Amino acid sequence: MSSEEHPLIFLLRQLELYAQLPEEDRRLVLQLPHRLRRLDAGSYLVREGDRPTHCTVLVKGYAFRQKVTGNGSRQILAVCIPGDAVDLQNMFLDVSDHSVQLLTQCTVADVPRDVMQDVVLTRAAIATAIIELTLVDASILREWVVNIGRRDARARIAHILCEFAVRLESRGLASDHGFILPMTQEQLADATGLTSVHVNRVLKSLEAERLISRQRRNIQYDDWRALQDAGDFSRRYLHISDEDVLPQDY
Amino acid sequence: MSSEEHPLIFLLRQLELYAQLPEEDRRLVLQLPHRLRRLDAGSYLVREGDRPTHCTVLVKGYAFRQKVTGNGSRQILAVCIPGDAVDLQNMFLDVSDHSVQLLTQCTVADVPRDVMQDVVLTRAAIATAIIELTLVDASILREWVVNIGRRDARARIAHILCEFAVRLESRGLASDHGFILPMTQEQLADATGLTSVHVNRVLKSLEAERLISRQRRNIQYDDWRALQDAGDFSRRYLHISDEDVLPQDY
DNA sequence: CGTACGTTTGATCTTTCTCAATAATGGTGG
DNA sequence: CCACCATTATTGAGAAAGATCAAACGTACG
Repeated sequence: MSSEEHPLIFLLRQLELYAQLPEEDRRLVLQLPHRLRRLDAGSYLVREGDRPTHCTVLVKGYAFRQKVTGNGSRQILAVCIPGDAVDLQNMFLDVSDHSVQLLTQCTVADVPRDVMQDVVLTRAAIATAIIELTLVDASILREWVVNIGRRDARARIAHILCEFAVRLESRGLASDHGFILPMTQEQLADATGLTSVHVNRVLKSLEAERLISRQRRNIQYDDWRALQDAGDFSRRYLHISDEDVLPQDY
Repeated sequence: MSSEEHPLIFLLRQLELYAQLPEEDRRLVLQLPHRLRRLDAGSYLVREGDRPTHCTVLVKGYAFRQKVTGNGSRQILAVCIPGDAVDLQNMFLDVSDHSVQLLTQCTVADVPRDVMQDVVLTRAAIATAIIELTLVDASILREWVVNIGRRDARARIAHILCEFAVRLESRGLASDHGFILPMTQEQLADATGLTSVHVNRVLKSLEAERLISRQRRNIQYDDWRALQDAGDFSRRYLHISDEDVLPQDY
């Protein structure tokens, strides 16, 4: 197996986005004991109320965080992409406050919780990277609050499309002018506080305005600048340095 | 000055909610070098885009995190209460992604950023507490996303009132059946993704239903059980153990 | 005692939701 | 390969929650 295919390589790369790791720490990360699992779309990685025993890393595929309200409606809180350590949120807390469910068929790696805690508490560089990663997740969450609380439906959808574009491109998971949206319109609705019917209408109108075009889940941004404007989008909150990101203004 | 009045005592207490600190670490926290400042309501502690040099601890008074959208509307992201370390969010990131503004006249303590980083990276117990604190903040933020994205106005307001009640009581900052809301109806609107006009109407209707009563900012919850039900509120996401909290079902 | 800010109220308008039906699409077993 | 089924996407009509606009009323504070 080439190092390119190492299951934890995406995790390592993500950590290195945030902190320079000494060679020893890099080895340590790749040698983290773990168990690989392949799971179907819809499987739960974590359920609200669980006491997690592992920290799960997404090796391949997509997942999302969610909570369900008392009257049964769902809010999606974040979308996880390959390399994301899904349980950092819970690693230091006893009980999980939300669920994580797979969007697609996935390969995941389970790292024992105590090993992960130990690494974080003894390796300063890794601790720094993990803390920064957690803070970036929080920053994204803050932007979601703004998006849902203070932007109209058109801007919300444009904004979340921009976010996916930048995040996916920063991991080399998008093509030049577009990407495959890893979710249904109903899930998009649950992520933006709208209904699927309205999401559909907004998508169609963004298409009619020629900001995007699409073939089913395949989104092309035909006018990246205009899409960002429509979504009031600035990549600052993602804390990704510019050189890590591909999409220029073209 | 008695230890009760030590400016960092609220910070220490908050850390100890999340991790057992050895005596040495407790002393270390209280002896953190800091500069005290007294600031008026409306002052900024952090501005979006700043490169913070200090980690500011709220000694007395209230503050809130906010972001402003391109068209000028504001979203409040969190309310900070005494003992909160306002800049943990930014301590490990170079550029602040949101602003922090004072709700009331405040006393704050500025701790140099590098001192704080050093403490976190060398004292495992303090690191654990700080990480957990950050994760609890993220959990609260997730609940805010749910609140704004998937609950109607009445539930949103009821929910945020419940959250304040529990958080304030857990710090001994509330009286038996109520508390002083540290914000205007307009700020409440910016926290819940509503308009101040609508917040006013909802408050009046909660009053008419006898779930709360109020004299200006002084909120009394007359029927705590019903208020929780109306707000679909469960304290789990606050990660406060039950014995730390006062309000029982009475 | 007047000014600024916060609260309250009414009338009207818009965005988004709800309900309902239809059309694509992809996957499955035969 | 084809027919069938379950999801997902699309469209229309009507309803409702909440926004907007405008004005009046309180209250604290200099």
